[in-house]
Amino acid sequence: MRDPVFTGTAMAYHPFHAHRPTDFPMSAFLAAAQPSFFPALSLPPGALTKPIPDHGLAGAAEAGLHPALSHHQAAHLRSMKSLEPEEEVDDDPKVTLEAKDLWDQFHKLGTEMVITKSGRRMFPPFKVRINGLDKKAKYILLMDIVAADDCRYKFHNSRWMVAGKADPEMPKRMYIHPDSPATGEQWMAKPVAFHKLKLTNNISDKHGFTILNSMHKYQPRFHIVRANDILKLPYSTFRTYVFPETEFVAVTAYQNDKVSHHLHTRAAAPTWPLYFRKCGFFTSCKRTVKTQLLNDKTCTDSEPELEHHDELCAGSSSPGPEPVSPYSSRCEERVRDRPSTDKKDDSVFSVRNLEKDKAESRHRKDATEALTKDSEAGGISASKDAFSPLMVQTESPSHFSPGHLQSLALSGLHGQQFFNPLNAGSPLLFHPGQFAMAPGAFSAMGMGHLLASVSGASGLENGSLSAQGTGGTPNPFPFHLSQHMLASQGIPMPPFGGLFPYPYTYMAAAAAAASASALPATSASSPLSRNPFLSSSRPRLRFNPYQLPVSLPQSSSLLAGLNPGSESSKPGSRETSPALEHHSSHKTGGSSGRTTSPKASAKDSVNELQSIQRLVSGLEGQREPSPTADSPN
Amino acid sequence: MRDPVFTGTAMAYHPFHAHRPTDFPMSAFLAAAQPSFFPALSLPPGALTKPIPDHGLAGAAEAGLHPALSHHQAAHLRSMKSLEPEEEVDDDPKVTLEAKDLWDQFHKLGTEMVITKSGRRMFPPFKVRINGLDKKAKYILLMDIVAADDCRYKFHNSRWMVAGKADPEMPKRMYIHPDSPATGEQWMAKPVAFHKLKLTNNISDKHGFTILNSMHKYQPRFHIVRANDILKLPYSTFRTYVFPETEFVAVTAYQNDKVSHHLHTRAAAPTWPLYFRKCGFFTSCKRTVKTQLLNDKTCTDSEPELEHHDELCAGSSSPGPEPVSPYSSRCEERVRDRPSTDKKDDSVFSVRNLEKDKAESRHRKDATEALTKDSEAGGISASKDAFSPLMVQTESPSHFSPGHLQSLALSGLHGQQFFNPLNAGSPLLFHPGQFAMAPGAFSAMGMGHLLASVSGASGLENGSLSAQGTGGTPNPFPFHLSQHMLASQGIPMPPFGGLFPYPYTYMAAAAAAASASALPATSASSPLSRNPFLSSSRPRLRFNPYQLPVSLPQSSSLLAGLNPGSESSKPGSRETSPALEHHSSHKTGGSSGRTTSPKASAKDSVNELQSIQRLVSGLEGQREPSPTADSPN
DNA sequence: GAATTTGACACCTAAGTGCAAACT
DNA sequence: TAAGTTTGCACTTAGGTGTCAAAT
Repeated sequence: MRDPVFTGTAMAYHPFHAHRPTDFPMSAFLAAAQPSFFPALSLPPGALTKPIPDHGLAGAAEAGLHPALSHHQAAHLRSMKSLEPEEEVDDDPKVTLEAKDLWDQFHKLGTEMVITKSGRRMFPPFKVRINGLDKKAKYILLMDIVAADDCRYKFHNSRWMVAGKADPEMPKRMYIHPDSPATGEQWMAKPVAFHKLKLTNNISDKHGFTILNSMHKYQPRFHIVRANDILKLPYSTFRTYVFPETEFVAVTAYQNDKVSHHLHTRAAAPTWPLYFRKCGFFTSCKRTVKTQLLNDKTCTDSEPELEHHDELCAGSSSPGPEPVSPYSSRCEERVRDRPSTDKKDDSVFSVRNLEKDKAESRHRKDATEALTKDSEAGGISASKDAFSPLMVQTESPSHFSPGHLQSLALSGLHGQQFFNPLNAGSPLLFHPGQFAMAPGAFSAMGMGHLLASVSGASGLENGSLSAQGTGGTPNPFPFHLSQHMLASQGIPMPPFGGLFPYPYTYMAAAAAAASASALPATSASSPLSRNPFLSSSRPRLRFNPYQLPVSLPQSSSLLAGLNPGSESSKPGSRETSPALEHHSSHKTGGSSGRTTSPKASAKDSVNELQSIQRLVSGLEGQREPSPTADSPN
Repeated sequence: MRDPVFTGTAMAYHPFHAHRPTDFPMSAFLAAAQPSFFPALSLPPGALTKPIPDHGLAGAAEAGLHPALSHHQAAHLRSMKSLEPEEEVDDDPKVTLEAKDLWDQFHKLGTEMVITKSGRRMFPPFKVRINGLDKKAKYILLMDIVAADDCRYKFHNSRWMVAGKADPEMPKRMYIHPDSPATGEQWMAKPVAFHKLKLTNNISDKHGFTILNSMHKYQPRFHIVRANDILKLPYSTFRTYVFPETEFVAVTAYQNDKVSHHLHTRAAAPTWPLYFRKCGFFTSCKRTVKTQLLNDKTCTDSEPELEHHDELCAGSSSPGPEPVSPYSSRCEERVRDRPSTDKKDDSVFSVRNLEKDKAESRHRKDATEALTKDSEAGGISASKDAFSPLMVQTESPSHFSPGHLQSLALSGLHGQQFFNPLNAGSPLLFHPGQFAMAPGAFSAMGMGHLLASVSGASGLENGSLSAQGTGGTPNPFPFHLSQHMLASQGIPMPPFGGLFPYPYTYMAAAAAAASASALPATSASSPLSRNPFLSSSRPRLRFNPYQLPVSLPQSSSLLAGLNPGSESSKPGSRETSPALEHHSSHKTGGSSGRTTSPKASAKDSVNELQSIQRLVSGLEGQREPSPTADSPN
């Protein structure tokens, strides 16, 4: 990482090798993958513990099968190592939170995230935009949600306050973005959304959703792993990004009327998250919203008039975002007294207008139906970046203050002793690997089929099949598809869903018997040593049999980004980064909404809400014909 | 197969071993799976050709990793072989086509299946009910659609007629049911639907849809493979069932007004396929439909009244289905003159009524909106079976005449020399394996990522990870989830989709260069020898790198059937076979619709249509709260 | 009684569908 | 022209969403 200033807090760790992902021994690869190779074979734990050179994993397509690989062969394969991107990659990822302004607004009120038995998506949706990746290298993007503290909360007297110690946490799943692995170019092409991740309070959930405790505070986390195969996940460097403003309290029903009623109300716009979901680039939210209003009320739905509208609506910007306290006490956040009628914006979105199409028009129309007075969308986080193209692209140090670093921390458990250079942060912000458990624990109980998919080693197993992935150059071996499959989850699938999948049923039915293997994340005494990611006490490659469920997007556009030369790169694609970057602006600093109005000093929650409403409106109006990196379905 | 009389034509073949799937050498397994195990390793083709004892593939969860397996170890693992179901399984699958009556009706008119660029589902949906499977053994269910002949057709003067020789066929994909593998019990619990399979005329389709030629005739096929791992697919016995009445002509727009207008019309019920999709048990279609009508028009939506409705609507049966000619000339089919007002049915559905729930009620209500006069659903194929429980379950010889056998035939290409005992049928009815191609063909072109998923060997690769699957006993190793993932496709996923996936992009862009590897199925000269399934000219286990895309159902109910003890077996599940079987009736014979009205002698197409309408109506009304085996999404 | 949770509801979008007009 | 295909349209279901009342 050339630039220590990330758009969030980043930290990397290297399980079994130093800081050179490219140097991990082949033995690790084999050990992790082998179990799947010989599913029914009981092999000596130490059989593959001795390091084996990394052969680049290429050429398998033309190869036969070798139970054991000779060094000679290894050397031969090394020549094909060019397919392995890690070797020469020197990326410097920059991650920015999409709709940061919206998140900030919510955060000030005390973000509430509804969790339901059937599973609920997040709102605001967690989306990030990435820059600085190696275009050709392949990356796996992940996200998880961990406890933000060890407190239970209650909403009393219109504010959130601590109400005791936190209840035990259910094991958290690591959600691998369905498009993983994909090239840096593909990831950077458009915002990466994680709307498929669902939250639930059903401890018996079999879909693989993230189980949260109601009235508890959580912190979403985003991870970047440069790896062309899920198989390598546990042995790769994790770059973790935490955006404090995305912290939230899980609730089964909205507690703060300010959020539930005012923010979401407006006739009946219960589905704006859907619009939002489509919002790949918030940089154009405002414009789009205004366009909608104008189009629907004073203009036609034609595209040509959009630019003009931008001018008209330029004033409706969100209040300048002030730094947000990363920790609770959100009930005391300041509010603004600016009426939502302010209209100050810029017409910098004009460029993107050219990208709009009929689909957009239709969406806009629909979205407009739910918009009325709240039309003037507030500035959205992305909009800031939209005006500092260079900064956002690769040179900007960051749009986030160093203070964000405080939010990042790996658990102090076994994990930290291996990879937690910053284990000083919130003790409850565990690293994904911490949730993995020894496969035997499940398999011995016959509950394997109930496990959520993709535990650390499990991912490897699946990935092993497709193990190829060639980072940049067109991959001559069709393996990455498998990886993609493996990497995807989120789609309602009984037991699987992501990494470190704890069988919910297991938790409920067999917890007593195997509690030691499935302790809550907050438990410092949990046997994380069994975690194949973190532990070395057992055959370190002891595979984790849990599978990765695959949820594939229905729209081809989803995969477009994954397949070189596919739709994502088509000329007609409206989500190409070039056009977007063009709109970037806004340097670092904690303030969002590059609005020209300095009325950032909020005064009361009423205006606070109005600001949020503007943001939301913007999101609603703004839609991405080409869905973001997350699957549209 | 104890009983040669199947509900369709069944034939089995055994690629590399005799007729005992359980005896296939481990070497085959390893060879096929290995590539995925060592994706990047270029190994000598013959490295693993020497047979290795089948170790039962169990115990991997507790095993370490062994590049090479000693015989000693193998012996040790053999003790865990109990997990392998194939050993003692002696099933006798009986397959009945769901909604056979409807299919018959369509067939008489000349079934047309719309294909669109964006992909279209089949209607009627291809669903089958299975009996006679080993409850505990695991099976993989597949379906494909192959050319029915080598002719091109045209709809002229209200009838279909040959219009020349067929155009070259695009490679056909093998669609693996998303729930595969699952236990026989799970498969038999409810009808198995394949509505996820989509048809398209877009030769560049990247979703993995089945590409058909417009104005050409096709024949869907259903396959049962007893295997607990996709890995074993190519080395397992395929039981293929062909229902001649499901033959259809692919069209981009309905040609026969009788079908398009009359059949689907009715105010606006363009989405009845959706209803139909939910119809797991057609045995209750009529009842449900009527119930809906009554409930919505004269009654409440409460469940208790259903039985009564059955009585009231008992008369509305479909005309007794007469044997349908399995081959074209459908323009001359007879029709009926019975008005759709007939109402004769039975109240045998009462039992199932008890299974309905609120969800059903809601569905019913919705469905009713589209129903009016066509409420009296005609008898549906399943309804026949529904009344002959014993027959259908395991003892009924079959509901299909031996004549169906004529439709079954494997291609006369390489495949037949290995597995085609009945290679006398339609030469164009290829076996799935025939469409597989050498992996190298694709990998060498760097098009791997564009390949549709799950080629024969490919499936193995993926499956290798999860390779366990224990058939009957609760699987102590959580592998089958992975298998499930791998087995599923259908969800819009760019390049993948099923077995023998030919990269559409590849076809379009590289066909010239590698045409030899991707010849149309109808080409007898195509290099099918490269097919890992059929050829022995190359290292027979030369893996096929193509991956299996995974489409996971959004509703947990989908997977319910896959996970022992999960939702499918819940008391609340409305789709349990016991209750359903109870409604069975109607013995064999080609006639469908166990209607008491003997007006089966159709006279004109008008009445023919009416009959179909009744059937469709029944389908619409009938819905399965618990979706059929196919994923609901 | 208060704090939460649950389920029914109405609303909306996304996607599937047949149709008719436009297009090749 | 005619045959066949493509496209846009209206319509429907399925599923996501917040609200509200009832249950816990």
